[in-house]
Amino acid sequence: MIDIKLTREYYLESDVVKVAKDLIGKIIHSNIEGEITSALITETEAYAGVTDRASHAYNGRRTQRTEIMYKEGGTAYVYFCYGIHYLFNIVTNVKDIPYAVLIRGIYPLNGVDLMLRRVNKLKFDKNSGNGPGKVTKLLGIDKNHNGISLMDDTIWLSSGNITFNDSLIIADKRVGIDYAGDDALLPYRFYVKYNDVLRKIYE
DNA sequence: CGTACGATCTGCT
DNA sequence: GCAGATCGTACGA
Repeated sequence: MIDIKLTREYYLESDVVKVAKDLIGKIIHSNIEGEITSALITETEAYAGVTDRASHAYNGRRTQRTEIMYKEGGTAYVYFCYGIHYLFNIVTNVKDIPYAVLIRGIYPLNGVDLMLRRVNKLKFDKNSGNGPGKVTKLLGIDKNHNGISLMDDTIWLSSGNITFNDSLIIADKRVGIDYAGDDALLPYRFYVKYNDVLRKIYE
C-alpha cells in the first residue's frame, strides 16, 4: 500500500466531523528548514463553523485572526493560546465556510531524534504526543505556518497505510471549551485507543 | 487604549 | 493535584 499525499478534494469535504474522524491514522509531515519529521495522527477535534459556540468563527465572526478559517479547505490555521502554545488546525470545506479540525495528538514516526531535541527530552513515552501544544512543538510548527497550503511541501498529510477498526476510535466531548454551553457536549473529539497496532509501531 | 482570558503544559508538592 | 508561566486576540471604553 502506497503512502499518498492527501489532495485538495479531501479537504473540501463538507462534513467536518467526518473529516476529524477520518484523519485518525493519517500521517502528518513537516519540513522545517530542511528538517523532516512525520507522525501518526491519533487525536482530533472538529470545529463546526458559525453555528458552533466553541469555534472562533461562531456567529460568523470575521477578524484578522479568524479570516484564515474562511479560506479553502486544505489551509493551515495556526494560532497562539495561553501565552505559550501554538495550536495547529486544518481548514476544511469550501471557501467562506469556516470549518476546522484541531490536531490534538500524534505518535512520532520519522525524525524522532529531531523531535526529542525540540521538546528537550531523551526518550518518548506514549504521552509525549498527546496535547495540541505538544503536537506543534514536536513538528516545529509556529505562527509562521498560519495560512499555508497543505498542498505545499512544508506541512502536508498523507494517507498512511494503517486503518483502525471503528471500534478503536472513541468519540467524546471536546476539551477546554466549557464556555460553549450545550455545544461543549457534542461528541466532536476523536482519539484512538492505545492498542496492539500502536504498540507494535511504537515500542 | 486597557483589560480579561483562553481549543495548555510543566514541574513541584 | 495545583499554581505559574506568558502573550495575542477580542472587545468595550
